[in-house]
Amino acid sequence: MASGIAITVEVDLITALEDQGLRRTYARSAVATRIESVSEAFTAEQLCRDLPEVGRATVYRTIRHLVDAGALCKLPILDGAPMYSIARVEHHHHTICSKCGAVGEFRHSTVERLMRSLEKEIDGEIVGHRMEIFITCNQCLSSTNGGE
Amino acid sequence: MASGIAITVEVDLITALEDQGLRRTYARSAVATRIESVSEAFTAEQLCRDLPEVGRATVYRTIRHLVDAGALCKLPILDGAPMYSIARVEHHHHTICSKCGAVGEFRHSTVERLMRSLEKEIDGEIVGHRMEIFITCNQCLSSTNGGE
DNA sequence: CTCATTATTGATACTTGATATCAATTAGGC
DNA sequence: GCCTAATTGATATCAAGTATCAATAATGAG
Repeated sequence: MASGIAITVEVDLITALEDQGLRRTYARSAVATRIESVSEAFTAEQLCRDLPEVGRATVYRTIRHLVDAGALCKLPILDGAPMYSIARVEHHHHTICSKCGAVGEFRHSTVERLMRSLEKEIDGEIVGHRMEIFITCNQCLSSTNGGE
Repeated sequence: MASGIAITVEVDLITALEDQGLRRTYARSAVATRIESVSEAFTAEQLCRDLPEVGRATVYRTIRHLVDAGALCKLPILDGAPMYSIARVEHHHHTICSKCGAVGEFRHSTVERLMRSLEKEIDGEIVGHRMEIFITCNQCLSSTNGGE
């Protein structure tokens, strides 16, 4: 879509669910509120542990609804359960700290330009892409000065 | 397919295992031969089904060894088991057909340049990256002319 | 070649992440 | 308040993958 402008989107998760035609219930509100209050990316199991008053099935279902609504991003983690993070920006990519697992978002116009130039090389039609940058975040960098 | 210099690497999987100090056994040869003969990307379970004479544990272990040796790439698939494909090129990325699941490899100098330019924007040190392009491959494009 | 040592195998049990089932409960309109 | 459909959650189940460990195979020494 746009190249330089980062379009911020819906952040209210309960509204995102209602926009899907889903009812506002205690369980869904609890899940949405919890996700909004933890600023970090999280796994489904973490959320279940944090919300023992909500059933596992409901936690998983609500997460799925939020992903379907585009309000959450599902990030593949090669050796473990996928992580979820709130989608704050229309189209973006993620940074993942290899040490602490912190997830960040970024957006870069070159990525879109790259797609266009790849179109010639690839024997098919590009329908999407995914990109993750693995980093050591500043926090981990500074705490590993003498240690480890 | 690739642009710039594509450095081809070790393709002999049994040798890759021996280079890791592992013994050449019937089971490992069977796994290696099978992987080399199916040109497509595959899942661990597929391989188990294709090789009923080799135990599941051994299939999984051998795959892990090959990934450790850098001879196989492990690709995250968001809603399913990871897929594996032979690493034919030093550093590359993958195309995945959303319809048929076919996996291809490509290499593009812009990707490396992109990483360097991202280094300024990202609050941390880049240690790696991953990128997958989702496509509809030519085969699927041509077979979906009238259909669906 | 034979033995001893060590790596390897694979049946089985288990773990983990996630989904299906379905009776009981809840939300929202009338 | 009542009705109906949506929702919940305990439970069972599934699927991918790993741990266990006795039996087996590969290698080196003699």
